[in-house]
Amino acid sequence: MDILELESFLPYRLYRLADAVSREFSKVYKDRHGLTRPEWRTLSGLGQRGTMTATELGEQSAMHKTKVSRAVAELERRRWLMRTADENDRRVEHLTLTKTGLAAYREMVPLAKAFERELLAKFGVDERAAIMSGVAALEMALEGK
Amino acid sequence: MDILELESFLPYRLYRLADAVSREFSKVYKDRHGLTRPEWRTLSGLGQRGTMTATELGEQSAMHKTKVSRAVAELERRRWLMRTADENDRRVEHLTLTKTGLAAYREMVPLAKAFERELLAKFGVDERAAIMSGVAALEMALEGK
DNA sequence: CCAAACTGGTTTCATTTGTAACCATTGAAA
DNA sequence: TTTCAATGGTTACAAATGAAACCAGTTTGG
Repeated sequence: MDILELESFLPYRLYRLADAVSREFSKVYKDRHGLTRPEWRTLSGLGQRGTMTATELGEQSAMHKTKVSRAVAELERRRWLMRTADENDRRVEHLTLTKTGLAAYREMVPLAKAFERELLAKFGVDERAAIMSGVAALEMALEGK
Repeated sequence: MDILELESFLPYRLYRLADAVSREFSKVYKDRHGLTRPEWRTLSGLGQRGTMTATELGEQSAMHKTKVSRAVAELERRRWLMRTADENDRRVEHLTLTKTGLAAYREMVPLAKAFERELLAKFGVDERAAIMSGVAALEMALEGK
């Protein structure tokens, strides 16, 4: 009889990995500032790019528009970001971090980098290379579809 | 000023990948039988191993006990699985697929395998090798901690 | 023996999520 | 123009999730 070994099934393995890593990393922004993942991504996106619209944010960080909308609303409530209307298109809002938001971002960046560094430190050169090219290959395959 | 490039950040990339793959694969069991992911994993686990307790299921498929509990309840409601009491420990229940459950499992296995095969077919030999060893390396690192 | 700690599993409640409907505005077509 | 489709963004509602409390039943240590 034909069976499927869940532990070897790629979709399951990927999900499990991502879940473990993400769960671990979420402690960084959850413990520190009580952020959700969408909020962290929004903060991170705006910190990185300076100004973005909600749609752009969604594209950059792979979030559904409702997630973006709610994350933006929450960060606005905290006064971590500001909306400014677009001159030409009144549907669009440009989002920017406030001083407070930027401060939080600046505080988070080193923590995020440290997390990634420590994660990667567990591997040897060739393992690390395999991880990087494997992930890159998967990304290529999934985008070009 | 120090910024973090979200698109290159490993936790984000992993999550994004897993999410995309998992979302795509979920169509297989959702469209076909209206299963949730925990339900699919439960079906898959029992199909693979024959009989398991809820706790074992949780360990095998990396699910929180509440997820297992709810998935089991739903599959039982559909009469896809049966519980039998343990002789020695009355807290424990042994779970087994019924004929109907097994039929559904047998139907799903080839679809799952096809999905994985088609996913991997997008890569060349060395890309595939990188993916496999990269994933394996990550798993090692995360379990041994 | 018996209380206390522990374990398998369920339930409750608050939070997060996804889908779809929605509002306002804009662009294109007639 | 007027109308109709498309777009940026929000909201409403239902379903999925996680944390913690919970209810057996079991083990352990005094």
